[in-house]
Amino acid sequence: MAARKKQARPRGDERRDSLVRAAFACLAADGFEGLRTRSVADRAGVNIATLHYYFPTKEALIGGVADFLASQFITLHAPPVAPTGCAALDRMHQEFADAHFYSAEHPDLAAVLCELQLRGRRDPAIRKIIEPLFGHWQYGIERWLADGVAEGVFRRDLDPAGGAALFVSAMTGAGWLRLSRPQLDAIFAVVEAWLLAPAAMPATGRKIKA
Amino acid sequence: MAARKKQARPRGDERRDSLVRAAFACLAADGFEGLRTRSVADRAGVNIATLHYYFPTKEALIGGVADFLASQFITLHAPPVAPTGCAALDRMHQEFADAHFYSAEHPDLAAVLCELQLRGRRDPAIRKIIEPLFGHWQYGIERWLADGVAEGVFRRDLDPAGGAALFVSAMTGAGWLRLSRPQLDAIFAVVEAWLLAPAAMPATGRKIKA
DNA sequence: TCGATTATCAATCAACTGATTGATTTAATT
DNA sequence: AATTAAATCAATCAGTTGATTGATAATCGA
Repeated sequence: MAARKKQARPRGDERRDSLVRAAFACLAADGFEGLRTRSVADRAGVNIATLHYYFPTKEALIGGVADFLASQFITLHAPPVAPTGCAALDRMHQEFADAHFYSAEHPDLAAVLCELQLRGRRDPAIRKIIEPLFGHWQYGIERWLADGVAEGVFRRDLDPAGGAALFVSAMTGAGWLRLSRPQLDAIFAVVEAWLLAPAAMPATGRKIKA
Repeated sequence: MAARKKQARPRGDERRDSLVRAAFACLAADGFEGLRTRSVADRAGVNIATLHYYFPTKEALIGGVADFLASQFITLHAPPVAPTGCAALDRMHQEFADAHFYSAEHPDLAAVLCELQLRGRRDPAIRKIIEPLFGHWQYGIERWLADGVAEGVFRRDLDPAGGAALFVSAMTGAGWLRLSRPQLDAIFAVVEAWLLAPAAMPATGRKIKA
């Protein structure tokens, strides 16, 4: 209730946003194959002409959805896991928690990501938005793995780059295959056993500082 | 040249098949979003009405493509790898070779699989064809991993079910992300290091019988 | 209060799309 | 050669789809 005055008609930015969210919902529900500008306008409670007032073409609207998706993936994460004192382990558990979080709380996000990823194969504008998302994610994983190796928590012979490629591929595939929670957990258990240094099985909160 | 006589007009089955292949090609090129019965008919060099003579609906045609895809995945594999005497290792290398094979020689197959997988989320008929493909694949991986553990080639603490889920997810994600060959190789190196028993690094052809 | 800008909608367009119809051609059978 | 069945096509239909137009209503600055 701070600055914005209540208005009968939404301001331009709000309407624009509501159209993007409506398109997002339509995309999650029916995919690109079933995405119709009319459905989006209806869902937003607006005439088609109004949609085209904010987005000159369907393509522009889709671009807006891609931007929205990217912002959501940056914003939305599982609640931070309780720190154990070991950064690499914390990061690992945070990654697991995030995966569960998206799968359980925001399945739409994963669905739309799949749609946009597929679309990105033929649409450079979409690719330009979606690809960096993965690049950034994978690079973060790579640094995390390298840190874990440096800290002595992860196995010495682990290749951070290859490990990151494997991890990102596996998480992408899991989202794609829409694995159940038990299946996800089984994967995480294997990943954990794979990452951890065989000698130093960390039982409880072993403090390790870099 | 054994039985079939040359004919000016293709027999029913042949035309049907050529329509499915045309639809497959269209799907690989433009995805479901751009799949048009007219394009398929054109590509097959046939009138739309003829298409509908063989496939009453677009949906039926898509079903035909799904069946075709499944048959292709059963039929097409990389040339068998040279046996090392260890079945589990051979199987592993065959899996790696297959992944490279599909990526390099049959990218269309992977593309159409992605399209159909996505479609399967909303189309039960497609799901019924595509899902067993993954189920069968994953179960085969699971048995392979279990065998490798039993043979003492793979690490004792490996969970075959979780490992199979991870492997299938990773391969699916890799196909989805269309990783380059070096990236695939990096993943395979990590998987190999992850699978192999730490103690018994199998140098050459150690014969192990179950 | 008034003019200008912004926002919205009903109506409509032209092109597209899956599917059908009825006639015609080709192949197999008698 | 005559008959029948299978296969193909030109033309067309009814409904959809992205986008536009011109009129109208709401909002804001002066």
